[in-house]
Amino acid sequence: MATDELLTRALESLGDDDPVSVEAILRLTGPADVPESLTIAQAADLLDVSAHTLRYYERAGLVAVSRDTLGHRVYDAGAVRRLVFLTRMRLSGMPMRDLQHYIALVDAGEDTVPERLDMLLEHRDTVRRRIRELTLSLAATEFKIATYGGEAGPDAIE
Amino acid sequence: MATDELLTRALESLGDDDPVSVEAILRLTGPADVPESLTIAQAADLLDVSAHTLRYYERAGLVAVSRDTLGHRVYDAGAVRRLVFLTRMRLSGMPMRDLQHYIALVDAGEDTVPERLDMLLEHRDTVRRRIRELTLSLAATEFKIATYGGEAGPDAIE
DNA sequence: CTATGGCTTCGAGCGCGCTCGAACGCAAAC
DNA sequence: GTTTGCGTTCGAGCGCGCTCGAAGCCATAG
Repeated sequence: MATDELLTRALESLGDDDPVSVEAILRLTGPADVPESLTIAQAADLLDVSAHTLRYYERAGLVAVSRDTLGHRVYDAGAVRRLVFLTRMRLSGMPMRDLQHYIALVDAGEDTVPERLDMLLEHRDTVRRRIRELTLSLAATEFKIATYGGEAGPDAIE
Repeated sequence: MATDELLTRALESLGDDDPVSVEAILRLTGPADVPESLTIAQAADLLDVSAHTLRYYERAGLVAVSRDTLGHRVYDAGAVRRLVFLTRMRLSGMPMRDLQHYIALVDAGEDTVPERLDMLLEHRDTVRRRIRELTLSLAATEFKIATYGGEAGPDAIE
């Protein structure tokens, strides 16, 4: 499988000077434990979002969550898996609108796989562009820091 | 000077498979031409923002722009240089609030250089974290694309 | 028996960064 | 002399993604 290869590439591109945490890898491949069921507080904690946000995602139609006898939300493995995906996509900048469309495709069945793939490919390119953009800005910032740290150029300081 | 070194590093980290455009390098080091004076439309065009946004930045106190006899804005070299900096920082995610603080420091004189440097260092770290975050998300997305493209895992598809 | 605490729903509100529209001024082109 | 076009000011509005508060339900602790 290409899993290891992809992971290795990801790790490499993160640089050697700041090794990736174990949690990051786990989050990348998904949570190792398949939780039987979580409360909203536990899910929020696991996913590093607020309970408010989880309810908001549910209202937005991104995930269905069942209830216990008290009417409290019960996050099963499926819900958690989907939320891991959703929060990851949100973190990488995919708009709610796109996520709603994507999830609608998922719910529509296997026929939509090609379109889903298209969305993922486009998102991949968007993220790549953003990384390049940030890398450029980073270099510019480091350049400015260098001018501040050393001798100041004629009018380079601002 | 470390300019070449920084640029080289930036270029390297962008990867070999998609060489950096000339414009990107020019934007990184600042526009090569020192424009004598620009209209708002020309400045907007150069900076790739709307005229509305330029007026908004001025209102926000980020840049002072003089006027001609007609009351029209005249962007001189200084204003353009500052706006290049501002738009770059905005693009890399620095909030307006921080930018306002930074510019206030600039306007307050050389005594504030250490604090400005602090802000830049913090911003650098923020951008680095964001790049790492995006790189991880990118790897996850590529992984998902791979599972879609090849054989689908048991319940990996979503 | 009454807190306390965690959950529920609902709708409103907020912070951010623009973005836009209205009403107007001036000048060069036709 | 009017139209076209580019600019001005001002304040309001918008899209996004949450974020919060109020009012209520239920269970366990003291």
